Amino acid sequence: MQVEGQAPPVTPARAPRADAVRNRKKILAAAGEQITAHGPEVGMDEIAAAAGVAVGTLYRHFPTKTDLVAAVVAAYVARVADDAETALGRVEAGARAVDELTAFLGRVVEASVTDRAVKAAAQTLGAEPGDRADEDRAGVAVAALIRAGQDAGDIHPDVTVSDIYLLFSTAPTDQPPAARARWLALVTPALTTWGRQAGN
Amino acid sequence: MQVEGQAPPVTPARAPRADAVRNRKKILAAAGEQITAHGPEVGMDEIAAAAGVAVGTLYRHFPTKTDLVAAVVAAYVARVADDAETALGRVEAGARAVDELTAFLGRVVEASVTDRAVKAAAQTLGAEPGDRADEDRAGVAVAALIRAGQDAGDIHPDVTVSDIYLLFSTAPTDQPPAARARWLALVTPALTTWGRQAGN
DNA sequence: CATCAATATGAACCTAGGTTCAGTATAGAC
DNA sequence: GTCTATACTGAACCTAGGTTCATATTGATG
Repeated sequence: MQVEGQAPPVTPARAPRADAVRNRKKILAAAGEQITAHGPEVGMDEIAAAAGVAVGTLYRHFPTKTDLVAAVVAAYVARVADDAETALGRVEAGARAVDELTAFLGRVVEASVTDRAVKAAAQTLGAEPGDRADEDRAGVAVAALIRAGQDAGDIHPDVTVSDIYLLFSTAPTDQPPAARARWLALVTPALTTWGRQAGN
Repeated sequence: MQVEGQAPPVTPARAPRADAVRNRKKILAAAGEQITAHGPEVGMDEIAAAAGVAVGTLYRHFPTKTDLVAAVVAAYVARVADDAETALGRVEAGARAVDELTAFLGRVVEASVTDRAVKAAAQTLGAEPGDRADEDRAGVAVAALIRAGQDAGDIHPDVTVSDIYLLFSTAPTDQPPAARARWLALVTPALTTWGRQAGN
């Protein structure tokens, strides 16, 4: 909500030092990698080591582990929002909404596999996204996709964004690829008007 | 698997003392309640207190916390197996297999809500059921239910026990009742031959 | 009832991992 | 080049929670 191009009146707050900016980036990158690879249980020590930085520096940038994880999660949510908006763009350019929606669902599930730890982290630590903007962006885009699919008569009229979230949140990300594929095949028809006929 | 009515040849192993038996029961009961109510993170201290016993006694009966949790999980699995077999019994008595199977699915999901912590415990601690017998019982019964439903033409021919497990494991047990109900409504038709038509 | 092995007790122990902070280095301003 | 606020370092601290073990009880046996 911070509008720029306007000198802050109180608290001059000089610009952060160059090395601080550099380190912050390294920390976020390392945290993302470590949490993705080894789960949210990775120690702060390990994240610090991966970032080539001391533990204390982690705490200079993020007052608590939860905050660090929240930052990583925020990046994840932003990526999902981007994906949803891109898919919506394709639909507006003529693509079928159902296809885009289910493909989007598939991509998110697959991404959640790599980022499974991130998701788990969010639940485990109760990390609150400091900024719901990206979450809202994703919601809006998905809603538009659903609407488009319903207008085209492909998506069941009572499907909502909540339904998509509900399915996302229950994706078996800790199962092998075959199981995930099977799950998608079982669940996807729940969204369409044509359901799942015998022999499908 | 221990057959009784037959004196153990080696290792006479006198019968356990009466109070030991009593305490073991109290511990299992208390552990079930505590884990169900407060999650698998409950301290051994709290479980011990709830059982009216000292921590050391917990460790006399269960060498490790994981073992205690495993015992609780085993009880849970046994209950599910009983449920599945009862449902199968009703089918053999003339009930429709699809109905029994979906009702069973619903019951397990609802039970998982109360026992959510138990499920979580199993994953978190990697608790291995010491005895797969009950798990097998459940699997056999569910397989029979599926088969019956397929013979009746109601359940999709390619549905397997794994599918049921897959759906069980992805049930949104941490969501409010309405969301759970919605989830069931979305997922159930994935099993049937008639899918989900518009207006359903 | 005497005896003892099984059992119970619970304070102390140990480890892991998040967090702190006094000391040191350095970017940026003058 | 000097100076200082900002940033970095990493050993030490602290807490939580699982586990142990010396000591006290108690059920069973003869």
